[in-house]
Amino acid sequence: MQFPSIKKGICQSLKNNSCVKALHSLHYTEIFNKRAAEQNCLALLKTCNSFIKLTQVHANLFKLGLQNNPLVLTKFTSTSSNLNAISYAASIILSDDSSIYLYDAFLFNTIIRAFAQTKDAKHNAVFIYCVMLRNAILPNKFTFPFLLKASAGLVDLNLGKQVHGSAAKFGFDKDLYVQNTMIHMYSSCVGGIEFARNVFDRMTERSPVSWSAMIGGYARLGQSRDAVGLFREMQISGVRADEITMVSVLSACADLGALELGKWAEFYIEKEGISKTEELCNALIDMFAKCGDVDEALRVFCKMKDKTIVSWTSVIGGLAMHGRGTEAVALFEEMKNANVTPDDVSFIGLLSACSHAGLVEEGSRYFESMTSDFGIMPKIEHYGCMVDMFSRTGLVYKALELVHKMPFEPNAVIYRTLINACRAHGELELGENITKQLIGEEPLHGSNYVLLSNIYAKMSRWEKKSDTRQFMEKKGLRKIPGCTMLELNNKIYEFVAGDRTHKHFKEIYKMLDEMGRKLKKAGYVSIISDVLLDIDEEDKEDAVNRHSEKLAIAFALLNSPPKTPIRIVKNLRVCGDCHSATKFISKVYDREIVVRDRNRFHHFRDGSCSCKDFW
DNA sequence: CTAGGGTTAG
Repeated sequence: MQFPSIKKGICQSLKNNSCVKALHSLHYTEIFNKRAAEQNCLALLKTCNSFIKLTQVHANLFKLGLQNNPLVLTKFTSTSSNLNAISYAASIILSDDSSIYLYDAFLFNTIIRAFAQTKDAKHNAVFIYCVMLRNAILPNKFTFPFLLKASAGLVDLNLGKQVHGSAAKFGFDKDLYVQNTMIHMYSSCVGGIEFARNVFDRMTERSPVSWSAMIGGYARLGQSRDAVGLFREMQISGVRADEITMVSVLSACADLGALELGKWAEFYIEKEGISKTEELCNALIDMFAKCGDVDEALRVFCKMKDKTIVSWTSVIGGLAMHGRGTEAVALFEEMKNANVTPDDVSFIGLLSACSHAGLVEEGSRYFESMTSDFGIMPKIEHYGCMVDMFSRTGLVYKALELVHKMPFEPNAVIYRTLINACRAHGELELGENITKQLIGEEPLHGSNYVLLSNIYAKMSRWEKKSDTRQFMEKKGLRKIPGCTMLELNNKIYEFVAGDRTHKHFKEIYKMLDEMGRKLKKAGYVSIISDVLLDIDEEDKEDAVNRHSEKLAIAFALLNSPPKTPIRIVKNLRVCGDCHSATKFISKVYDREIVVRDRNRFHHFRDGSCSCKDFW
């Protein structure tokens, strides 16, 4: 018999990873033993790591009459992450109705999973599921997690509901895995968070994964307080959080800018011995940076053994937010030396660092090097950084030229960047025109009219300013209210501009008056041109005095020990007057004040700000 | 063959 020796030859070929050669041997084997051929085929497919090899193998499988073999097809799909290979396998199933009886749920699950994992072909997972049902192949409990994962990626609530219904019809909606994935799916769909919560609330048994899915859902949506609240409930329920839960919790802390909470989370991680995975460390870095303590972020970063591109990017982006551009650039160079290849996201951090620190030359060089050295095509975000970089230094026309040159239509962010530059550098007419364009793009966005109105104020065009205001009123458009958050003694306080209903209203306003007197003595003068209201000067002054950050700072001065730093988070950009006032407060009251605004951090100390008035 | 997570312009 020749068979054993040929089999040996196949094994050898497989070891050498030469699957096509092995296939030739297989061909001979088949003459002796059909069953052996089938088994060898499976082994063979395991070694196929490219689409070309897969198709070669498959072409030969046709010769052996094994092209419809479900085991072979399953292997074919699960071996490859290549979309072509998956589609190819799917098309074989679809092209031959007569052999559909050969296929089982296992094969369909594999194909559904494969499509669910792709970036752009998730809808095919749903399609294959439909084919499965049409051919009366019953789904099993493994089918739904795969299918739900695809639905989550498609962000389509109606589709999600249908899949949910289908799972219920087959009796799998009480399965823990299915329910957990369902929470994830609903919370990923637009408007689906309530449905996710509904699934979560109805569960009779919840695993840590269920809690993580729900907390992660809130965190992803920016419902950070809900995320933190649910985490507290999780602890009360006695369910032990793991590293994945903590990633979502940290991400919620980062979003809130709640440093105390974030520090506590880190303490909890240490106390519970939760394993500090790469993702968890990255989340810690991001949390510390976004909560205003970028040195802590650096500490976590330096202690990391395996720093990935995300770790580097997070810490570079963190330094950028704090205006520490030179350090960010140095770290970027260090990253390249460590043989970590920069990606498009890391360039966003780097360019934004250059922009915030006024490093125009370095920034321009890096922008060039992005394409020339790394073959990364700049996205609109990268152009956005460059536009901002030129705008800040007063090169408004250079910024404008870049906008005209870039291969994208300018979006609202780009317009706003230009408008701010125009305002800061006295290009008021240009600013007026661009603002009108922006309003054309976003006519329902109240803040855009505020921008326009502020430009008219600067131009002293009072009648136009008043027209704009009246237009806003007529259309019922509103400015987003300024809102500032302050964390004190494990409590989160919120302050809204001009709020007179606040619980601590009296003491705050008393303090504001006192602050006003002390600041004036120190030489502070209100800057009131940024105020929208068309009222007399004294009232205008009053209005800026009641900006939410001032309320928060007053409250913090009253309720925290002397000389301790004050950290606040604002939902909008800090206005010129508040920026100036905070500088004085830091000196007069001898406090370090860290302000996170919409765009970046300001560290006020001894009468000056880390942004060097460059924001 | 099954579930949850990290970085992204102003």
